[in-house]
Amino acid sequence: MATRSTRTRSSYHHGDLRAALVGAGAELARTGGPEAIVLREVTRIVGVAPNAVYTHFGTLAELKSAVAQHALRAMAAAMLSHLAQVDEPADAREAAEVHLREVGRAYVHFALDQPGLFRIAMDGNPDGVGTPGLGEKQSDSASEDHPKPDTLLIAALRRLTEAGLLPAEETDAAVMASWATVHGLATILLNLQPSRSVAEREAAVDAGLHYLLQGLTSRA
Amino acid sequence: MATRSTRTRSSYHHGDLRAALVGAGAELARTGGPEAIVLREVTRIVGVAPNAVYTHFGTLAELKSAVAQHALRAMAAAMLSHLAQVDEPADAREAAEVHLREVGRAYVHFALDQPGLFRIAMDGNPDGVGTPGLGEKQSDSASEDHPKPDTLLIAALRRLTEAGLLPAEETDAAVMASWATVHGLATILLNLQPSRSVAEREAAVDAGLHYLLQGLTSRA
DNA sequence: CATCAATCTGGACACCGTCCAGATTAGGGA
DNA sequence: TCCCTAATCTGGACGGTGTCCAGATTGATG
Repeated sequence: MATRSTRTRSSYHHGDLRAALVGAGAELARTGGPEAIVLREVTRIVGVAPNAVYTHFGTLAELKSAVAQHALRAMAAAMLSHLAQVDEPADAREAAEVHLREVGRAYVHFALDQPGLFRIAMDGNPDGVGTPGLGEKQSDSASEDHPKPDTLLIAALRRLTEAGLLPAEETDAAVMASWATVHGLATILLNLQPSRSVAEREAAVDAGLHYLLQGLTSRA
Repeated sequence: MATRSTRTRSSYHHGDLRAALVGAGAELARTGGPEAIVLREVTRIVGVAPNAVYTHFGTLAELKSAVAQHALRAMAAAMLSHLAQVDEPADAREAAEVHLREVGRAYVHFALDQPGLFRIAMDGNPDGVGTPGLGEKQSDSASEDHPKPDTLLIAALRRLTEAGLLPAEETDAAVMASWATVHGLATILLNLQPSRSVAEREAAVDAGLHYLLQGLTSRA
């Protein structure tokens, strides 16, 4: 049997080297961040010569980009896992608010729980995160089974709109504002204020999400 | 006369090498970002041997950290310059709102106008940006003449409080929420959505700041 | 004026990503 | 069934990186 992905080495040919390289890169990034993805280390883990990378990727940056996609899917999965454990109130309006709040909280929590994966996921790979608010021209095939974080955010805001808490024409603006809040919280707590305690971090997240929802749902 | 900082080389000793290295590093970062700060290139610009760096900095990362401080001051200066060109309305409440809005806009605009400097300024140097809302234990001496961006943000929120638009006990939370909004906007527009047009970028900034102020000033 | 400590130079090392030529092997047409 | 083409992987090399160590130079102090 021996699935080709798990077997370390069958013979001269690896079998599924591309996926193995991405997996090894993800594992390195998990513990050491993007700069831990080093060509010779990745290939050493997989048990292959350094230059074998270049048969599947044009450059190391392309491998990193593939790892970034992998990390984005992992992030969305973690967020879905968090959302599954939230029981929403009966009221549709309150439920929509809670949903958005928990999507945002899950976004920040992933960044703090898996800083290495979050960094590689957000590491300047162009269009790594979709272009929300735009045409959404079928962002790849597996957008259904393997969503990206921005998909969850957009869905949460759509739900807020359906609950009558947000004008439909404001959706794009609301997406940007929400994304900015959670991404700002994540990057600040991760990169600029790493010495904050867990309680302080949670307070900051609560504050950011509180004002966001207040701003989104209060009519001028 | 020949000030010691400008003279390229007097003799064996440079005179003010440390400052010259920081300046060269800042110039490299301005055009190429943090990764453009390369030891041999910095020293080549200054006209000195590569290892001369190690008499003033323990490692290249320390030089980068010094450049980051430099960039933070430059950012605050640019923000002040922007604020000077804003004429505020007579009404104190409206003026406070406009002030915060323009502080936020200046924050994002600097990131978009000087991406290299913004990146080095925010490049994970611990405590690069102060710890707002905390004891503020004399954040260095020159906090008066050479403020950092967070100082301007805190001042803007204090002004909002003095105008009666924000409860005093919410200041810390408001700082975090405001900072998250503008920092999130900046990093998203810079790193994750670089292909947006100028108009789209401005719309995103307006949206983020609009909901932020709405959230801050609307009483629950 | 001599001496010391600070400053800067020169050479070396290990590691990095990438290129080029060659070995190995899987898969499909005769 | 055999071969041969194309894909895959290996080995060695090159230029560039940050950092260490020993030695040259010099401003300042006694």
